[in-house]
Parts: sequence; structure tokens; C-alpha cells
Amino acid sequence: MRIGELAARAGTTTRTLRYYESRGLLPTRRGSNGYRTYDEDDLKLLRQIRTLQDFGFELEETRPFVECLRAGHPEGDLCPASLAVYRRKLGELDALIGELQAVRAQVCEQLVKAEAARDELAAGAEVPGGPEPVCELGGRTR
Amino acid sequence: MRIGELAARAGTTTRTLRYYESRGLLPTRRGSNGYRTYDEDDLKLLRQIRTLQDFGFELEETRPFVECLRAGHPEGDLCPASLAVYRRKLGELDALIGELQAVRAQVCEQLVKAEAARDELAAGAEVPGGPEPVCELGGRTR
DNA sequence: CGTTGCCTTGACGCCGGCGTCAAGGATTAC
DNA sequence: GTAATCCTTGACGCCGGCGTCAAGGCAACG
Repeated sequence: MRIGELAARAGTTTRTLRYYESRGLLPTRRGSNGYRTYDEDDLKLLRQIRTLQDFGFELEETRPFVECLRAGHPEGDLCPASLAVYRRKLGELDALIGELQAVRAQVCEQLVKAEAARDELAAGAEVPGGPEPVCELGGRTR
Repeated sequence: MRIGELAARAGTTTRTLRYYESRGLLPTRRGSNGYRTYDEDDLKLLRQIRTLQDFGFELEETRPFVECLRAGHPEGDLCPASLAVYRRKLGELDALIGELQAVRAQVCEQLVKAEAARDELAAGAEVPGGPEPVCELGGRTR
């Protein structure tokens, strides 16, 4: 299999494959004409990288998985180093999600306050039955 | 007030102020010596930008707030355009948080599966009372 | 008068993960 | 034969928000 076919089968581009190779993640054998040659194992390896990338992993973080596969394990996450990356990522995700929720709460508060100030100015003939439950917590915004 | 003092009082750098100016966000008057001159209003404006930046707003998204302040309003978020940015941002935050939680769940699942596979291989003399409640949902990871 | 410290503009660097163009060789299709 | 398609390496571009260095002006202190 040549680079174009591999890229197509993995849903990516040849540029990406060459980039991975330059980073030492995707090994390469060459045919007599100088063309890169790949097999099914390379496809599996590549799909492992792509999956992790889709999760938001940096390329370097996929390296343990790649090396695990190359070491002959059936899955890239059966090695301790890969599990460590999973755990570290979970921690980062939790931290990030927490920060984002805090920001959300702040933005939410600002919005409510600003709307209240606006309504206060435009308070002509209104029935004060509660201004409106805008900006609920928990993601139910619409 | 000159650029260095303004930067210090806003907790940022002169480079940042000149950058904002180049983006048309921070207006500039010049003294007779060519130095930039700022007043308290500029500080307020700058702090508005910085607060939004800390929230993760892009510079362009701070523009409505800046213009609102420059239009003479006491707060940058008292204008409809600013409120619209708040709301849009809330939507983006909710979407992002949702995606991250989905990713978290996936990573979590992978971790559990991989650990189970590992333990299965190393299953010598273990008491099967439940492998261990790893990777709880809801951010309580430690 | 020199030194130190602030100011000026201009321009390149960085990060990550590629996109995209260039110039040429190999293969395949007709 | 030749045109179209694949492949090769190399190199610059992009995004956002600045950091950082360069070369020089203005101010203030001793």
C-alpha cells in the first residue's frame, strides 16, 4: 500500500502521514522506486494516532501507544505508559472542564447583571413577577 | 500616564498594549515628545479587555465591549452587542464543555477496559470483589 | 557630560498540526 | 508517445497573542 491509499483509508492526507513520519511516529519502508510502502499494521497504528488526536491528545502523547503497538501488543493502550497518559489526560480534562464551568458561571453572572441593569433602565410598565430565568446552570441554555 | 505605567497597573506588558492599539482596540493620544499618553478611562477599557481575555474571549470578541465603553456607557456590557457576545460565548462554552465531557467519558472507558485487560492477564491470586472503582464520572477523579 | 531607563518603530520567533505550492521523477492509462 | 496521476523533497504560510531583540530617541539624575 502506498501513501495515498493509506491516507485515504485512515481518512487523512498524505501531508499528515509525512508529518507523523518526520516526528518519528510512523515508520517507513521504501520500495525500489523510492515510494513509501505500508501494510495493515501501519494502518492500525495510524488509526490509533488519529483516534487519540480526535480526543485532543497532542502528537507526543500518542507516542506511548504507538510504541506499545510496535512492541507487538494487540492494542496500543495495554502498556503502562499508555495508561499513564490516559490518567494524566483525565486529570487535565477534569481541570479544564472545571475551569470552563467556572468561566461559564462568571459569564452567566455578568450577563444576568447586565440584563438586569438594562431592564432597570427600561422599567416602564412591567409586572414584577421575576425578570425571567435566564442563563440556567447545567448547560440547559436554550 | 505613559505606556509602562498603564501596562503595570493593568498587569500586562507594553507589547500587549501596542498590540491592542494595532488592532484598533486601544486608542492613543500622543504627547509632544511622541510618547503615548493614557488616562483612567483607558485603564478601565484595558481592564475590560483583560477580563474578557482571561475568560477566553478572543480579542475581536472584546470589541463590542470596548466600543460600548467608548460610547460613554459606565460598563462595557450594557450594550446589546456585548450581551450578544455573552450569549454566544455561553453557547460555545456549553458546547465545548459537552464535548470535553464526552471525550472524558470515552477516555475513561478506554482506561477501564485497558486496565481490565491488563488485570485479566495478571490474574493470579486475586479476590474478585470488584476490580476497583476507577475513573468515576463527575470530576471526582482523585 | 555620561549613564541609566523609559520611550519609539520594525521585524522576526514561537507553538501545533498540518495546508499548499514548487519542481521534478515514476507509473499508469489510453 | 504523451497525458494524467501518483510519488518525492523542500520550503513557506497560517492562526492568536503576544515575546524578544535591534537600533535609535528623549528624559532625568548626578
